[in-house]
Amino acid sequence: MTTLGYAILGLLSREDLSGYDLTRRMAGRVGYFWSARHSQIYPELARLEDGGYVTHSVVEQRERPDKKVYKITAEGLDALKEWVIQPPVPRPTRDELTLKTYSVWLADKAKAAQLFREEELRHEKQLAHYEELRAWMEGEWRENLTSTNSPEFASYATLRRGISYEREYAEWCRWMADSIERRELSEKREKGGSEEKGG
Amino acid sequence: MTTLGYAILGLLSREDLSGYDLTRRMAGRVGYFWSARHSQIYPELARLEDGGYVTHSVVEQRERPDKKVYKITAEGLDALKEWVIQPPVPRPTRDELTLKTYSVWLADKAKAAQLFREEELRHEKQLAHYEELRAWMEGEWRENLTSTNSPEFASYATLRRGISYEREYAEWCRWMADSIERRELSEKREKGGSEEKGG
DNA sequence: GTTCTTTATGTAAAATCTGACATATGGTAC
DNA sequence: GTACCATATGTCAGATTTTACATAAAGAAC
Repeated sequence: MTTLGYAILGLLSREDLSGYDLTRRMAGRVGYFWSARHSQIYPELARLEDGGYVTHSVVEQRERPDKKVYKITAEGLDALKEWVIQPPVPRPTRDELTLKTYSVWLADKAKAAQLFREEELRHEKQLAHYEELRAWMEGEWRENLTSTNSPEFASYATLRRGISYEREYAEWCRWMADSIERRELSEKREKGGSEEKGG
Repeated sequence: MTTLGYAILGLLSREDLSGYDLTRRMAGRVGYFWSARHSQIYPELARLEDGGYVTHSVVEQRERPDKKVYKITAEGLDALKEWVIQPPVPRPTRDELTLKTYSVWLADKAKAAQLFREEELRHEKQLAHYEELRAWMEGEWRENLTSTNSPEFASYATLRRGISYEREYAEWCRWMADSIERRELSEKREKGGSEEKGG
C-alpha cells in the first residue's frame, strides 16, 4: 500500500466519494499536506479495489455523466487504523525556497528582497485563510472538538499544523527580507551613498 | 535544468567537489531542505557538463581511488544567479504525519499519543543540533554574517529556517500528544471515577 | 450552432526519486 | 589471508509524480 492509498482511505472513512470528488478533496483539506492529480487517483482506486480495501457502485445521474461512488470496506478501515499509529517513513524535506536561500549570497539583493517579500505575503494570505477556518471550526464544532474520537477534531488538528506551518514560514520570510534590506542599506551608507557599486 | 541541478551548482559555487563529496553534502547542509542519492547525482553531473554548466578534471590519489573533481563554469554561475531570484515553482507540501493526523480519530489513542510524543522528541533533537550549529556560527562567523554577500550568511539563513521549522513541528507534536492524553483522561473520568489511571 | 465550462473517467509519456546491483582501491581488524 | 570499511563511480529496475492526451454528457454564453 502506498501513502496515496491511505490518503484516499482517510477521505473514504468519512464519506463515500467518487474519483472526481476525491480529486477535488486532494486540492484542499487533506491536500494541504498531501495531494494528487486525477491521473494518480483513478489507477490507485483500481488497486485499492483489487486489494479489497474499497468497493464501488455506479450511480446514474440525469444531468451529468454517471459516476462510480467508492466505499471503504472493513478491511480498508482496519488497514487505515493500523497505518495511523505507525511512525511515518522518514522522507527528505524538499523546499525550493530554502534551497535558493543557500545561494542567495550570489543574487541581486533588491530582487532577492522582493522575492522573500512576495513569499511572505503568500504565506500570510494562506495563514489568514486558515485562521478564518479555525474561527469557524471553533464556533461551529465546539462540542465535537472536545473528543479526539471525532473526525472534526482530526480536521482541526490538521488545520492547527497548517496554521503554525504558515506562520513560521511567513515569519522567516519576513526576517530574510528585512535582513537583506537592512544590510544592503548599511553597506551603501558605508560606501558613501553617491558611489556606484562594484565587485 | 532541474532543481537538483541547481542544488549541485549551489554547492559547486562555494568549492570544487567530486560526485562523492556532493553525495555527502546532500545528506547535510543543503540536505536539510534538499537531498539526493549518488545514483541521482552522477547522471546529473554528466548532464550539467553536457550543458556547459560544469567541467571536471581527474585527480589521481595515492591511497584512494582516483576522483573527478567538478568546477562550476561562468555559464553555470550565471544560471544559478538567475534561478535564485525566480519565484519557486509551487510544489505540494507532502507530510505523512500530518496526513495521519487527518485520520487520528480512528486510532488507538494511547498509541497515537505515543507516536506524537516520539515525533516531538525527534524534532527537538534536530532542533538542539541546529541550535548548537547556530551558536557556533554566531561566534565563529560574527563578521561574515553582517554581509548578505557572504556564503556564511546564506548558510546561516538556511539554518535559521531549519531552526524555526523544527521548533514549530516539535511544538505542534507536543500540542497533539497533550491534547490526546488530556481528552482521553477526561473521557475516562466521565465514564466512572472508580478506576484510577495514573497522573 | 459553436464554443466554453463543469462534471466525469480514463490512458500514456516523461520526469523524478529510491533501492539494489556492480566494481575497484587500499587501509584496518581479526 | 580474509573480512570489513571508507572512498570512489557508475548502472538499472521500479515506484512515484507530473504533464499531456483522450473521451463524453449537459448546460450556459455568444
